[in-house]
Amino acid sequence: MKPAKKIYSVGFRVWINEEEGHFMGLGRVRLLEQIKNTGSITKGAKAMKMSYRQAWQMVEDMNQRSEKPLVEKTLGGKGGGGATVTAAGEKAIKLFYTLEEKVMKLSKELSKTIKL
Amino acid sequence: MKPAKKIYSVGFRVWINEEEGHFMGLGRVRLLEQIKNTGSITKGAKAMKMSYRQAWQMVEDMNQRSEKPLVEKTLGGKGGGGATVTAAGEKAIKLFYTLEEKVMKLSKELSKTIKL
DNA sequence: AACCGATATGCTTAGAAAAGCATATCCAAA
DNA sequence: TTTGGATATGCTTTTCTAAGCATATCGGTT
Repeated sequence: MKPAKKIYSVGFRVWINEEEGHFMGLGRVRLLEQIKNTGSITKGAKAMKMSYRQAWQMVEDMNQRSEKPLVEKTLGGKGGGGATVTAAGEKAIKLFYTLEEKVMKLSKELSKTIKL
Repeated sequence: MKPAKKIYSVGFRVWINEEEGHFMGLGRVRLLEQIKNTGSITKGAKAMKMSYRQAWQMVEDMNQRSEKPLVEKTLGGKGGGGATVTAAGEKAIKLFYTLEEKVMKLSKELSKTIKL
């Protein structure tokens, strides 16, 4: 009887590059979703357990480097302000998941073929 | 005339997981290649511009977690010792590049389809 | 005009990962 | 048995990133 073999699999990460490099990966997509759910960067950041500062910088970077802003911010108002995900933002989220899904599918297939 | 659109592309990283998690990615594969080329972990690490300590730990981790060692070490001898990549190691290197190549191909195709 | 909660931003602090240093050990070859 | 260069491993230091703190600003609503 042969010895029990270890099981190996293919891991992966995908992201979207803009001309200057990394534009958005899973972390930023999740942040966008949280902003959408909570209505503000502050609450979204809290839900992600990341600092407001970092979240704000991510949003800023995405907005600056995409053709149209992915997040719209408002100051003042009933709740003091807030943030919402734009249509362009929604589109980006969907695109990311589509890409990830396709790579995921491939990686699962490849995992089956691994023999070491 | 429409405004010039930004160009986006899909970035990715692949690696091989063993049961306990991350087993080997591009960095470790390159290290293996350098060890093969130079005949020692010390020189391989130098070529990679990483500390010997880290390189040694990586080799140790890979050896312990693969069925057969990927790197064989020798102590003493003409040059004081050295290290060589085993057949299993070579196989792992080739496997990694094969996987990466396939994901690369897909990501290039997906890059063409991105519309934001 | 006062209020409120969020945005906006500089500056400091803490925590983790890599690097670096020191040194003991190994053993075939000469 | 001495040599030499590499392996092996603990400990310290540097480095970089993320977190945290403090505070000013914004502007619709009341």
